Amino acid sequence: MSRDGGSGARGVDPQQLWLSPAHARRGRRPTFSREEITTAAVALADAEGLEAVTMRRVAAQVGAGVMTLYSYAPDKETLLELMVDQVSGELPTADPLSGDWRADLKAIAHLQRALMLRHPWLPAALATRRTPGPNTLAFLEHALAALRPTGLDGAARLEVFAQLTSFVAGHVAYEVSQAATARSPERIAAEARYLAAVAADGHHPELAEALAAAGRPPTSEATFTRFLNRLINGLDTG
Amino acid sequence: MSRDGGSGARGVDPQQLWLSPAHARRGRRPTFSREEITTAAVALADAEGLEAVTMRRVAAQVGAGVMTLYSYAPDKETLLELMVDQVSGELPTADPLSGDWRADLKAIAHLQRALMLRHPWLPAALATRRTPGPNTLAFLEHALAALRPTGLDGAARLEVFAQLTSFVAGHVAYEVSQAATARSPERIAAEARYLAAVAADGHHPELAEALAAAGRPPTSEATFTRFLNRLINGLDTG
DNA sequence: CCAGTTCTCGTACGCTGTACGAGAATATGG
DNA sequence: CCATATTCTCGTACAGCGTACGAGAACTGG
Repeated sequence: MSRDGGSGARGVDPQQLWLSPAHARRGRRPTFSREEITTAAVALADAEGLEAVTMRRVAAQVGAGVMTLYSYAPDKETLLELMVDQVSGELPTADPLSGDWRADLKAIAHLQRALMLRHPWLPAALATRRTPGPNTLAFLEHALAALRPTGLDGAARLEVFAQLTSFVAGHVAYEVSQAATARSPERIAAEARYLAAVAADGHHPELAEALAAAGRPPTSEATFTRFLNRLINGLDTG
Repeated sequence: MSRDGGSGARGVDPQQLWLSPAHARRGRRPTFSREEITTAAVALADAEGLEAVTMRRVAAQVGAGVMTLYSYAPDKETLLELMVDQVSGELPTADPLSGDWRADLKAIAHLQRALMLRHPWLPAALATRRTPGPNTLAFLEHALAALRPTGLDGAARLEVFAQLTSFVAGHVAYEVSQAATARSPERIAAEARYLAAVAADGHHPELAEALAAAGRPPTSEATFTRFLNRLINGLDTG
């Protein structure tokens, strides 16, 4: 039996991911590291999107054989978990709290948005539920502390934070997809033609008006702030 | 040259998807229909999740050869578009509007949530940007009309609706993943053990409190309503 | 030096989406 | 009624995916 509670010495138990970072003292020394592999995967996702993150390409990036990756993460799903937690480490967790929980919460949301814009694959990666890693938990801790003055109990604060994160992810995903669509002019032209045709059929007056009004200013920081303020101002401690 | 503006007679131009539903007058009569195929794909996704929707399984479901599907949708991405629009057809678009736009908007959000709970793959399918089909547009038209009393211009109303949809999708995705996790008790136990260990290290007092408070009441309709009310009450016409 | 342990990674398998092209079915012009 | 053009059907094939398996390389403690 090996040190980690799993059934064999091969690789890492996914259930114990965050509790077994060190390497064994006996046997061959590891050539790579979990962080090195994760960094390569993140670089790939940043540059070419999540779908470019394949085991083969990540392995090539770090100069390892494909199957070697499985010594550091038990499967690709787990590699994604590692990626999410690694970039979450970019979030500051020691920002002083002002005591004005609305202001603090807005600052937190802006940090999240900035992170997601830096790593546009993040909203998609967050969409499927994952066990939070240490960096994610550190930021969660910070957010829960910021929410303390609301007087909400722990579970409710957790809920509010989850909702806020989901809101930010949704917004950024929209922003990013808008920007991505804008990059292929033929597609967007075809879609505009189609929507114009629908609007012209007379059965969609509201849509027609919405399209006419659109000078298409891309969803920006200002829009985000506006929505965020609405959401947070709507929260109350009741 | 064929009737649709594409380069060959094979299949359907993805750019013209929603504008070319009828079948050709000449040549062999189609054995299947776009709707039949879409229905099979939706049934598969409802029963076994989005990842069960493979071209081979959909084809088997309708009794067609795999490649036959490509006569009805140019690629799998488009099939997903068709699925999204088909289930969007379940949304009522003729509900009378009360004139109280907040109440109407809440009703709309509840309809969306109910749809997404019926088709739990929908939030994930909506995550990547798609051209809205006729059913989606009909519901959009309804929502824009509901927002008219706000006095916001067309573009702003579009924005609000997109935000609301994203919010609902995020919430339902969370609800569904909670329920799914609860179905594999070993996983959830391991995660609880891990989180308890983190909470016990003394560096995460807020997390510890949040976990202690959690009698784990699953995210329910009541929670959704609470968040929705906060969001919508926070909106104003300024 | 040997035995035990751990890490590395070539090969292989089953799965995916889909390009290609042969053949079946139908509509039209003679 | 036949010839031809057109359209639809789908078997075969291919590249790429995640990853199970097991042989061999590298290291430690005795």
